[in-house]
Amino acid sequence: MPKTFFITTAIDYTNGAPHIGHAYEKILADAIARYQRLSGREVFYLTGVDQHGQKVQQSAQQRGIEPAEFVDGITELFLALWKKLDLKYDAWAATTSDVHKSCVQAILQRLWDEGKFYKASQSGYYSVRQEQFLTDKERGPDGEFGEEWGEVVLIEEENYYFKLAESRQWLLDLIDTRTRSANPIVIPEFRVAELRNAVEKLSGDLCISRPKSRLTWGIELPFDSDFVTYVWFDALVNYISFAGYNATPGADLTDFQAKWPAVHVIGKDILIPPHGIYWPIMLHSLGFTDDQIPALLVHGWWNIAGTKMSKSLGNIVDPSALAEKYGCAALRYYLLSDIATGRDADFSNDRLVQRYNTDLANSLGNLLNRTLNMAKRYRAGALRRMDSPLADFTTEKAATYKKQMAAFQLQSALESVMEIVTRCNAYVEETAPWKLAKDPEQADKLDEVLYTLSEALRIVSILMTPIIPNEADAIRAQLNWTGPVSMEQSTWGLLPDGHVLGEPVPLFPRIEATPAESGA
RNA sequence: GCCAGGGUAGCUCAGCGGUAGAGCAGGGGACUCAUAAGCCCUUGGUCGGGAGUUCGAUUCUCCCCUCUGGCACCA
Repeated sequence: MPKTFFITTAIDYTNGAPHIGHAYEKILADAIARYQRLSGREVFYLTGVDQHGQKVQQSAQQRGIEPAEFVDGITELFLALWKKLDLKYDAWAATTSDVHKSCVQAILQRLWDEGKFYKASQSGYYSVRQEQFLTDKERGPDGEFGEEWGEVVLIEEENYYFKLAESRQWLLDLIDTRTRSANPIVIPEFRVAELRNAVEKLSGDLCISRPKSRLTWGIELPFDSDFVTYVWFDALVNYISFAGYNATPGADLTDFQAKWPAVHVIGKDILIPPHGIYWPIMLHSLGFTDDQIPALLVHGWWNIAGTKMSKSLGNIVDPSALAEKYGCAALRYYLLSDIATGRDADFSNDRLVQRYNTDLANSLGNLLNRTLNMAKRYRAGALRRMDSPLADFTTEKAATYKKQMAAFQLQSALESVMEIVTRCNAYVEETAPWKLAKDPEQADKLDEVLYTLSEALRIVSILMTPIIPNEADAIRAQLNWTGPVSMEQSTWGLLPDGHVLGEPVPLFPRIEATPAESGA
């Protein structure tokens, strides 16, 4: 049995509403997951929310409500957005759920029993807002801690630490081995060097606890009820706790291992240190073998007019409003086609509208519409199965698409699809079916043209399925293709002789820009 | 300061030893099946600057400028 394709996203922190970056990551993972399903693989797509921690506790306090209540409210926002963006995930990782908590505790207990943790005391300046101890390098030019740290207090406290530094050499070797074996631990590959540098400089261990006097909204350490665990042994563990991992030594891991390892889709901001350093070492300590260390697909950011999106600049882009205004398909297509996986891109409303109008409305939507109209007008919608001059071209582009999708280069894959569409539109002009229709001698040629266009559209609809699933369905509905939908059906010539097409209904209506809104 | 990634047509980017390409935007044209969509033609670039290697460099090497990340240091 082929292994399940396991893909995750970062889990989002429930301290604020989702923005376009959250949406991009989930849509990217969704499209990859959908492609794998289309290719016949069993898929396990896991996404969710990170609900514990001090900031949540504080935000709840400020509103005078319980953290659980506060978290539920924000979680709803994410769930509603994912529904609106048509995400199809197989499991939902909410870190306050019992299955997660007990898994985290089992892991902590096991590592404690195996001597991977120790208790130590640290004293110094602590930023309440940032939940971290500050060192002199955090001081401003005036020697004081800046406002960005909020309230800074001098404290001394005991905490538990995870022995991280002793795995430094192991991780370096792993990075090198995996890079050489063409199974790099980080994609795109240029980020491997960045990670390697960071690992080389690794010194010191990882603090994994917070005393309950400061933080109660977390998972209690099973071996010391005065503490809760700090973010990493909570949030990162979601990747295995929701996949059926059992930390008990000797437990049956058959189901878990049918899925593992995952591909973790993450933003470039959380590669170093959490996903690139802490997570592999955590897994290593739990006895995961080297080839069970997951790969990291690191994506870039959507900037706004060349600058970072940030609350203080007030340039946050709300994906929910965009989907509302332009539709889910326009947003998904834009976010997946206008950025090279791993790199940054500039977000703009104008560009979104332009990509939608040019590619989806003018090229694809119009091709579908003109094809069905001609077939209806000249042949009452009925096709004859004919040989086609575009069969090889389409097959070739579909093969390129497959290669690019498998390599997570969605923008290149989409280019190949649009090349089929563009070729078809040119083919219509070359053959001029409206002229062929007037000449009974040309009946065969006309049938060839109509079959070619319909068949190409059927294949295009399959290739577009991971990107814009609903609209891909709509294309097939108009083509009246009720056969199975998978990559296997993307081979040329499956529309049978005598097939009758459906009614043409304009798909992807053009978005007309209103001058007042055409700004950014 | 160190490591990495960029700097190519108005915009977004591809190419990465044989004197430049795509899409979009701009200009012109022929057509009419179609969502005033589509098709054809076309205007745009001394490929960040300088030096070197080479018969030949956008493509390799070195230096510099500049942008983006990360790390470090000073204060």
